[in-house]
Amino acid sequence: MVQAQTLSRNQQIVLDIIEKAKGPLKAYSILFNVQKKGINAPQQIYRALDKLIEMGKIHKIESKNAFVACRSSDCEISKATAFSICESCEMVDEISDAKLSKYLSSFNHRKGMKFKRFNLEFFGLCKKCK
Amino acid sequence: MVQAQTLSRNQQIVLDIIEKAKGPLKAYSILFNVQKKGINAPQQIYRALDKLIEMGKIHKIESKNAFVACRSSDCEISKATAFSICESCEMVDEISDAKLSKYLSSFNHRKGMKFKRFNLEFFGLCKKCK
DNA sequence: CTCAAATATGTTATATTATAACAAACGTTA
DNA sequence: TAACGTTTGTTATAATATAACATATTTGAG
Ligand SMILES: [Zn+2]
Ligand SMILES: [Zn+2]
Ligand SMILES: [Zn+2]
Ligand SMILES: [Zn+2]
Repeated sequence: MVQAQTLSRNQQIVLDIIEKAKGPLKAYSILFNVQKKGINAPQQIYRALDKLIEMGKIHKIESKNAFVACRSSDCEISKATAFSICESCEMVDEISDAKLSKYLSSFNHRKGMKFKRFNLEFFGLCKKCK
Repeated sequence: MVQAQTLSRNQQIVLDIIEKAKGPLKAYSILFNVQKKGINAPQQIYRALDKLIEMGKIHKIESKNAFVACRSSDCEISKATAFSICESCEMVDEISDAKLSKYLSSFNHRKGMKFKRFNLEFFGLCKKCK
């Protein structure tokens, strides 16, 4: 089990960087940013990322292999995530839309599969890049 | 531009393997499978994969870094894709549901972004693994 | 047909992303 | 304290993907 409250030292360092970032961060760019803080190896980053994802503090943008802080309260422990991604400036915005989430959560594939989780990524041009 | 009809030799070889496969294939497993046919380098695989994706013949399952043949006619040139993915046996099934597709295609984020494309991945246990 | 452009191929090298494996330290709590 | 789970540190390596350059093949305009 993962306790909701306390983050370990490395987890806190990694989360801080991701939360401060304006856009999605890649694992190795996080690594380069924390070498001054005594974190030297990819494992240390990936372990922190894994735990933070489990806790729902961050999400992985699968199409970019990058990580963003969770800005929503709806996506409890990352069971239902949706993002809009600008194909020009790389901006990522977490979509927190109750209707969308409800619609997808109750969607059932006719082949009899019961879903536990979904991830949705929209692509386009953001307001600025349009 | 990509012409719809003819596939090049390497593209055809790669597509054949993906179409014959029961599940998603990874780039390097495709590579190992075609070395007898004179394809030796990852570049050759990735180039074929890129073109096949552009043509809508295959899709990339982002959460698995793997590729499946398109079984649908709805997802024209991969603008609107959805998959169900079994977390136990790795099975991937393309979801072709007109209502879902329409719902998501017309979904507009209130922050003013106009979407060109989406990809949706559902996770759970398939009928067999349930 | 002919030549130029576009597309596809082959090849070597390298970049990027992620995990394995092992040892030590730390924090509970029984 | 002893035992357990979790976190850390570290070295090595696996897996995924692209860069760069040379050549070949196909296509289509003139
Ligand atoms: Zn979230
Ligand atoms: Zn943008
Ligand atoms: Zn398809
Ligand atoms: Zn299954």
